[in-house]
Amino acid sequence: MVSRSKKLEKYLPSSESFDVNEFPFYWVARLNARYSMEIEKTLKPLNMDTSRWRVAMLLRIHGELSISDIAEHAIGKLPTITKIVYRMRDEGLLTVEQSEMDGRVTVVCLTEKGSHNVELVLEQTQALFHKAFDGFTEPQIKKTTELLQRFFNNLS
Amino acid sequence: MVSRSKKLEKYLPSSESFDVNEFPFYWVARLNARYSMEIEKTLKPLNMDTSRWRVAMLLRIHGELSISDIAEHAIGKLPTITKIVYRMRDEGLLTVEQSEMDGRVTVVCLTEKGSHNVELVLEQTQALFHKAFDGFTEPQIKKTTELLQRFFNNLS
DNA sequence: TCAATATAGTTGACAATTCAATTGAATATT
DNA sequence: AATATTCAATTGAATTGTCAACTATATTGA
Repeated sequence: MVSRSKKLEKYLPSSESFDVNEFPFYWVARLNARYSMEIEKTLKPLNMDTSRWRVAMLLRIHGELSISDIAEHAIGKLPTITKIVYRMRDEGLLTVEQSEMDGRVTVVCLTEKGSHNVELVLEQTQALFHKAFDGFTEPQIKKTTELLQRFFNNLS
Repeated sequence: MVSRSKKLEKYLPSSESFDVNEFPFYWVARLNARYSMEIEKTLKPLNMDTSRWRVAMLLRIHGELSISDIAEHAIGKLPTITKIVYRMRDEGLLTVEQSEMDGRVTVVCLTEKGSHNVELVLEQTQALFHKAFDGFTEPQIKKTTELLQRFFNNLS
């Protein structure tokens, strides 16, 4: 009996019956790209981009984070995050200092200016988020994150 | 009466009650990054990366595509796709020629070598996909793409 | 029909990302 | 306590991506 694998077969890219339009990861990639592009439109006039934005947002939420913390949340490579952070520090958006607990870790924190910038972007992206969630009910959104989390965990 | 917006409030990043862990786009970004990283492990030994892979896969599916077609499917910028395509051509993975219908369009097609490479990667990523879909039923996967498509359309 | 406009793609200068190798600090081992 | 190992972060070189300006072809409208 192979009915289960038969049904799931069309989701395997190597299969005869594969259909990209039904493939979750195709849509994850497309949605992510489109979302980034949209948000960059708002970011650009404020001299921001998606990378900076993600870092800034995480700091707003968590108060302060190490470079590796940021890398983990943003699923980015360490050298990449390091460079984004120092770029942002040079732009006056955040502070960088050595941890007192552990001399190896670098503690990153939003500056006044960084915070202000984040709030500015948040105001200006309100409409985008409303558009994104248009027609969705609370349970549907919940279901979406639930499913995404499950895929994420499967790959971890 | 504001009960609907009250419930959805926690999904707006500007809200007091916002929670990243419930925010679909946070998970879209993370899942996409993790998926890309995983697949790159297989790609690397074959001198491929995610960009090349996406282009190759789209060509395998559609036979031949113009540069803009590829850009649309992959949600990428035109100059970016152009460069990936010529990089891949230089590596012997695909052919590039001017369309006979319309002299402006560039028609791209996998070469023998390109095709062969794709099949090789597909073989080697089988396990990854099984892992990704582990524990999912057919309707759940269907539901996932459905929800992602709806978000995607909302942003288009 | 021919100028004006739109479309598809390309290019060069510049910015961001990534890999490999390295530093410096903390833990573990003997 | 001295050495080895691990961990967090950084750096330089090479690769890749992006913007703005441009070329070439096609379409539109006077």
